[in-house]
Amino acid sequence: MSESAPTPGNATPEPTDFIRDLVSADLAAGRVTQIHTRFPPEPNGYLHIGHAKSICLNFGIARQFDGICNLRMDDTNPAKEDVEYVDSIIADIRWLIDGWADHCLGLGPRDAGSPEPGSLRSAVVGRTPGPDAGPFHASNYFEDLHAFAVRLIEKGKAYVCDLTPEETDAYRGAPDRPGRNSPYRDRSVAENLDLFRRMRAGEFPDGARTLRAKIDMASPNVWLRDPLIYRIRHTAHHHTGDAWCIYPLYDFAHCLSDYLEGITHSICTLEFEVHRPLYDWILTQLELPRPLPHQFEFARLNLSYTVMSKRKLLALVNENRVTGWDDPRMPTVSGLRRRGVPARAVRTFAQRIGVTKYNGLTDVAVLEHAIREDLNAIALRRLAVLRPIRLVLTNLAPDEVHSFEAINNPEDPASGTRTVRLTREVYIEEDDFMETPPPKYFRLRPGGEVRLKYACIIRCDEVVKDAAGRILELRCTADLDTRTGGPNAAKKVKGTLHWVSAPDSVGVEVRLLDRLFTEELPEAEGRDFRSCLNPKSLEVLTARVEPALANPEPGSRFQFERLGYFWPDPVDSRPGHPVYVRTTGLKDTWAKAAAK
RNA sequence: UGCCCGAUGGUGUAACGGUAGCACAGCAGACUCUGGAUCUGUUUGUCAUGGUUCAAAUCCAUGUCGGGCAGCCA
Repeated sequence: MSESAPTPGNATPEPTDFIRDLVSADLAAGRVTQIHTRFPPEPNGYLHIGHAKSICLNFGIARQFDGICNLRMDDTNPAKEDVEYVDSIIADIRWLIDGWADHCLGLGPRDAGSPEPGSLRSAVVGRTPGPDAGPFHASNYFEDLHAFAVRLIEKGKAYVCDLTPEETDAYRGAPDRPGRNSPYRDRSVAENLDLFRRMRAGEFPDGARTLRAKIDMASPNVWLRDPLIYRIRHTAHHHTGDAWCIYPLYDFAHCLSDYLEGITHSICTLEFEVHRPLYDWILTQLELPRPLPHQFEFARLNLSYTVMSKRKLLALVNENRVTGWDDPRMPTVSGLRRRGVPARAVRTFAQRIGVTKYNGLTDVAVLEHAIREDLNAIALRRLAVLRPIRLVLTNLAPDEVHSFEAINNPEDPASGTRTVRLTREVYIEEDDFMETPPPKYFRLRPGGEVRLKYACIIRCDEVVKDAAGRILELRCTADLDTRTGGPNAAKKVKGTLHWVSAPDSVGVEVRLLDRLFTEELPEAEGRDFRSCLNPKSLEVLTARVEPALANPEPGSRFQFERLGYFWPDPVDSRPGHPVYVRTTGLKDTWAKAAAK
């Protein structure tokens, strides 16, 4: 029996929610002995942060209760699906669960073989499953599913229907109005069997006939009004090729795929709640020998300033409003990854937002906070100037150099120190100087003093401008007595600025990202989500950075001091020519105050 | 005039008949060679009305509001 209570002394207690409570209760009551969940994406798009919530839930439960979570492609609609998506989904999940729940990942044999119809498809589990293991596919069960459909026909619980799509709609009625029986509802078992055989044999064109469950056309639940379970589609399938021209629908395929894999808890989102009676009906009618899976529903994630529907994300990609599914501004898992968001931060986020049946709107600030919290602990501090202005220390000789020790990460002493060099000419940030500053501006002003981080205090003596009044350079005096360890080291000034040595620094491309939408609810009624795209969601500039940033290890995490967290873009960076992406900014109290 | 589900501060969540707590956001302060981090304090909440009970966010009834359901999508 699994341990359901949090381990005493465990630093991060396991989360609790109503689904985990139900799982615990099932275990405690002996209704199940091993927890088996599944994550069943349809390979018709890339995974996004909403899927990440579901992945963290399903794998988190498997992890917490010593169970297994199968990865299954829910691929029953050949018209919409593609292997490109299969591959991206696998990569995204591996990234998200790596080192956390990868030991719970259940995979199937890559060669599905031809097992006995209805037999259990056991999972291969382990951190190194080997090349023979791959995701499960609902399409690997087409033969089983077909056999189950035949059995349903034999039991008089399914029939072949010749109604056109339009007629089918009309006969279904409406939520507040019962439907009518199909004229084909009472065909004999023999005739149904023959017709279904001929459907499979390809004798009829697309849409000519369907196989329907025979339930109740007057049910107040529309999904019980003789739902379609097979349709004719003369379309090649990305995984089964042209082996089939009839394909099962979701409601029929999903519950039985769960059954075939021995799933105990089939967790899905709220919109499937009304499908649950159908899920249970199909499994019950078939009188199956093994324990049945059960469906549980939770609210999908809605995030402010974000769109989450696959259709809209696909539109952003197709209309070239972003550079691709993995554009770092996208809420896709691949976008988050390319943006430099650590997988652990995504998991922390998923845990903090909880799991309920309430359909709310989560503030994207919760995600941003989880990212900062994670990066603050691990990112190496560096000096970089995004929008440089030249600053001349007039009391230093042109070849004079002072070396200072800079701390790599104050949160992690083990990360050590490095040397930065102060020269006569340096760059500081444009924002860090104002000729006529507002109240409470702590940065540099004419006649004012600030500290150059890790170096010394300077005083601004003169502002040099061109004919147009643009600032050319600032002429300042360095007080070397205030350097670290110097006689006046303890002298206090209000502001400390980041800076780089002009001759030492190198220019690199930096990409500043902002939220993709300007409105909290881009999908609000009565507006096109495109109308609130943020025109400033991407800003590209050439920054001056300290030499230590010129050739980063791929995957390095940095904090550019006072600017935010950056990392080298894994796609566009080249050796010696990094492209830095800003994962997220620092909390900026001054910007907030200045905006008022 | 159908069926299903939901409702706790600004937001997301906890409390499983017995002190309304946590996180984010906000505000104020301390500290700081990052206006970061950290620390402290703090504003704001049980949808409404009845009922059961010594005691209700929790149980019951009614109402209000919100979401979902009528693809040969998942």
